[in-house]
Amino acid sequence: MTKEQNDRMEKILSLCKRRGLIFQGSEIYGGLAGTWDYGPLGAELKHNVKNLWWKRFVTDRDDMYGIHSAILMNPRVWEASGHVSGFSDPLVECSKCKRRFRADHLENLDKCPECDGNLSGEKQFNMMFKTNIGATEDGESISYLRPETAGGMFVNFKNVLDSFHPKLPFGLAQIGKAFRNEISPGNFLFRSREFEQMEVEYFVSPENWKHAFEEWRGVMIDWMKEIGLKKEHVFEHEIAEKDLAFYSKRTIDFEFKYPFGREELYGLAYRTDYDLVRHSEYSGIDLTYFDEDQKLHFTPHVIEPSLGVDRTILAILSDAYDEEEVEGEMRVVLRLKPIIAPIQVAVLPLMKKDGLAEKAKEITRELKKNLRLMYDESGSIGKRYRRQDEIGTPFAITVDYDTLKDQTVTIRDRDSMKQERIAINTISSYLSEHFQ
RNA sequence: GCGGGUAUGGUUUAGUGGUAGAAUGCGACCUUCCCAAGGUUGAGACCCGGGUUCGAUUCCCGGUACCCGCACCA
Repeated sequence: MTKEQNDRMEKILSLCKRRGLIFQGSEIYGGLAGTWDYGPLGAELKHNVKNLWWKRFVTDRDDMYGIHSAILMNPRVWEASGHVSGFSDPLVECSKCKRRFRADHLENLDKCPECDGNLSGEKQFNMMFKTNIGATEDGESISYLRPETAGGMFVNFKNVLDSFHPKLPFGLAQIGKAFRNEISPGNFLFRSREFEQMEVEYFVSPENWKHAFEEWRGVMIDWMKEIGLKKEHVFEHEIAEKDLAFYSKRTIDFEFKYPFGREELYGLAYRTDYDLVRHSEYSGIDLTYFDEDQKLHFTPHVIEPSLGVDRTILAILSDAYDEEEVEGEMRVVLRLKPIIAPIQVAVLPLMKKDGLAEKAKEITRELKKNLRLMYDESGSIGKRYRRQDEIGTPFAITVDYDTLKDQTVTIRDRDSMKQERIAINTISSYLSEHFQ
């Protein structure tokens, strides 16, 4: 990472802390690596992102079913999914140069491939967090914090089939926390031990997987555009056949140019019928679908668009963060799309006297019913504009002396800093028009 | 996990074996008719635990967190 990239990351981090978006987890106790807490504005931003996703991926469609499954699941779920055996890596360490290697990637387990030093015995690293169900710590009670949300959807496939009788193709979706015991978390929100996912498992007839794959690919591209990610920072990385996970026939990684480099943001995978077949085997329950037209039972195949919430937030912040020089001063602006901005509009009295504050509060009360709004009267008007710029508020309404005379206000655009004068009773329609 | 580095108000930092300044931000008051103006004033910090010492924010050891490299990321 270059110094410049590192600086940019640190600036975003310090802005997040300064303005109450995101804090280090457990900070007053010295922190806990790989955990982050969202402050008031960050929580708002995150909610907006999740709500928008839910709308676009679930409620706007007529083939999607949203669920919310438990984080703790029967450990057999993870045996079936392959996580208990496959989610751990056997590692060996060189006693001389201290490098680590995956044991299953080496041909000779006696000598270090780098320096010819001796290698330690294999150690298993399972990335799943273990926990105990019940008060006693015997082997029977072990469970895991889910390492991904997908399992909850496969496990409920039959429930949704039986209660809603959907026709193929249809999908299940959920947003929820997942946990991975990462060896080295880092790069702010990019790799953390506790994170949130937005996932879809879309079930199709085997012959239709290509069509569904392309459709979801388009949905994901539209999504990235809608939340304001720069097109030139998004890359589609087609995973080569030899690198595909054993269950997948095709996978695209959507990569993003973060300040620290180009890394994965989202994934889109064709998982064949692997999951349903495995869960059927392990549970002994029939997880096939009956096609009325063909009078035929078969196991649907799955297209899985998988999106990380926290990586989304990181991508949004890194594309939104901007600095520009205005009259010799540095202006920091978070160019968030209005649809996800924590605060949509600020209401500011030009002065804190002559009844301007009272008038501004009156407008605040009215608008706050339908908008994410912040009222601010402290310091100079210029300072308040800059404060709103830093938290990405797209519009600022200023109540001045003309307001008292003719019931108009000025409305300032965050990005252009231009102002228009409009009537108070047209504020709502003005905003909704400009939120698109 | 390994190696190296860093840790001082909210943020960015100066500095010291006798417990600390600054800038900026924040609060209050005054002033101000639109982009971090000015004045007065106030609150606010040495990451945690041991050790050495009369005395440790400073030196030593351990821990934690973050940063940089390596490795890892089904």
